[in-house]
Amino acid sequence: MIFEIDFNSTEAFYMQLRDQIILGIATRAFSEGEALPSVRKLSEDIGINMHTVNKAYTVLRDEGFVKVDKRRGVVIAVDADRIRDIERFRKELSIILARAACKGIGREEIHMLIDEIYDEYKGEI
Amino acid sequence: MIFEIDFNSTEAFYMQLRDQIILGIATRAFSEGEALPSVRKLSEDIGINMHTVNKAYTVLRDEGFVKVDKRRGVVIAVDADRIRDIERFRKELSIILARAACKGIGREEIHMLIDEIYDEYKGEI
DNA sequence: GTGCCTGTTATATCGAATATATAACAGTAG
DNA sequence: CTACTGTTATATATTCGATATAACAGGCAC
Repeated sequence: MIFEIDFNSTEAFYMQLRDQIILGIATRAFSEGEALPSVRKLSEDIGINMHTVNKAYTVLRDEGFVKVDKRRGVVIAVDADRIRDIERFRKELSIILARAACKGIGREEIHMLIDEIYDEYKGEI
Repeated sequence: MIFEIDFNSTEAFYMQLRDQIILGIATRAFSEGEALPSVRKLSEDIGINMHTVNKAYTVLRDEGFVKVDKRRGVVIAVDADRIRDIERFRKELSIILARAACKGIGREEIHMLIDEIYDEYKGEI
């Protein structure tokens, strides 16, 4: 998987990286147990500092997407906490749905977009 | 409508305020053409600086939710730019849907959440 | 006009967040 | 021992967020 940092974005580098890795897990570019590149290797590849990569990894660990294996480094390990996950999802959804509703994006349209996007991610079938 | 700032949140004050106002428009607590409190009044009411409120208003204007009426101040005025709005919505949705998919939140569950939330917002019927 | 309300602009200051850099450390593997 | 993990400690520079004081232009009521 190739990571790309937009150096002109207002979004923090470590946040961009975090989102891309989560996207990678969702699209199965990464699978459970797979090791991510080391902080030093990845930082050289994408041209940012080692500590910035480390911060992305730390956030991913705190959010339950990876864990640190002392032998292999950072590996994909999704830890689902149903109640907390849904609560967080609901909160994020509320805000962007409010934006959509204000802008006149209809419910049906949203459902279609969900299917369109979700089909690219893992899930039942 | 009552605004509440969480002073312990990592989220910037002006972002919290922005989101609450958008939520207010979506739930019809505010309607098209209605004036928002003045920057000075609102800053006193919620206990933050005038410039912080002004920044929230400026962002809302840039994002097409309000406009400035030289006589009445800041008024609700949603400016929909279909193509741009959907593009932005899709991008935001992609990220949080990826998170949800990783955490094992199913498609059906998401559709249900959408309906649940969207019903509180404006839309057809 | 005067006075009072709008948003806006200009400075300045302070702390926190972001990103970088160099260096060192503990643990694991070959 | 050597080479690789992540981690920690400092230090520095820049940007962002929030505050503060002050002033300005425009609209409106009197």
